[in-house]
Amino acid sequence: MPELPEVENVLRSLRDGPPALTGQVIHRALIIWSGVLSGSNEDIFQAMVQNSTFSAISRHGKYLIFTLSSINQCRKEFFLIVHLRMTGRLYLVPRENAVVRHTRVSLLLGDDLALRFDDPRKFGRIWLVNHPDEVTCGLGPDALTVDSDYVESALAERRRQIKPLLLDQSFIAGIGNIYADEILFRAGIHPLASTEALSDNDKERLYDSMIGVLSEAVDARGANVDGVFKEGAFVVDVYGRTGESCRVCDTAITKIRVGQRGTHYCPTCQPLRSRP
DNA sequence: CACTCTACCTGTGCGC
DNA sequence: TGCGCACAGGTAGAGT
Repeated sequence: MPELPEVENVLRSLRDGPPALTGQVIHRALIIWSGVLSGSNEDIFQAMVQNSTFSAISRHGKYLIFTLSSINQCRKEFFLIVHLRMTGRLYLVPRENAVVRHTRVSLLLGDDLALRFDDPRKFGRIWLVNHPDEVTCGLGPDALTVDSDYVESALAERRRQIKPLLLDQSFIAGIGNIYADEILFRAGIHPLASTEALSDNDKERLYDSMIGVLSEAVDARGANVDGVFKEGAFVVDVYGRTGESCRVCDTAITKIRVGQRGTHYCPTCQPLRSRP
């Protein structure tokens, strides 16, 4: 499931190639399932993207933001935004490669390439907007670049259980269920801990853990979960390790539900304290 | 404001 | 072997 580190790696591979997406012209859009388009219909989408050029790629949380420059309309800039949700994939292929079972959109590019969007579960979405804010205005700062002052003051403003708060994209953007569990484990904080019960030291460790876990996962090109082993991938300590022993203290990893989400933690390393 | 629940989807993996 | 079912999770939106 793509969270910030996986999305960042999609960005890097599309931006840097080979082959690189930047500079490619869209000749035509093949919309195989139009439900993927959010806020624009097939015809408008087709007309807008046709003959535009990918000029830049950025990211905010789990949203990929592609800057497109129109050739026919005086180089007007607009934005193609993609959210992969749980099962979306975005990748470049030789244009002649046949679409696969779950391909929802294929953008036919110059240089005999195609940008494919595959998504078995149809949760992913694509927007076409004049300004990224139209999609991303509700997001908090990006989790990889947020500063500790923001986290500290934002924590002080809210009274909530820490795990649902980490998943709240309006607080910080980019953390999903897997990395929320990993971040809390490394910080030694129980997922049900209330923000009010966090000491200054807890908050510091939480911030360091968030930056540490996410940047390591970015460098490792994503996490190793669902039994799929990828060489050099980020190794999880708690997510999906229910009943296995903690790498630090040997206690069995416990699974509970927090806000309807499967939540994994070590009862010894992450004790629940009511006061700082 | 905090929270809970539901809907959106489909592949997987379990128990029977 | 096959069937039914719970489960996985990011987000929006409605309800408590």
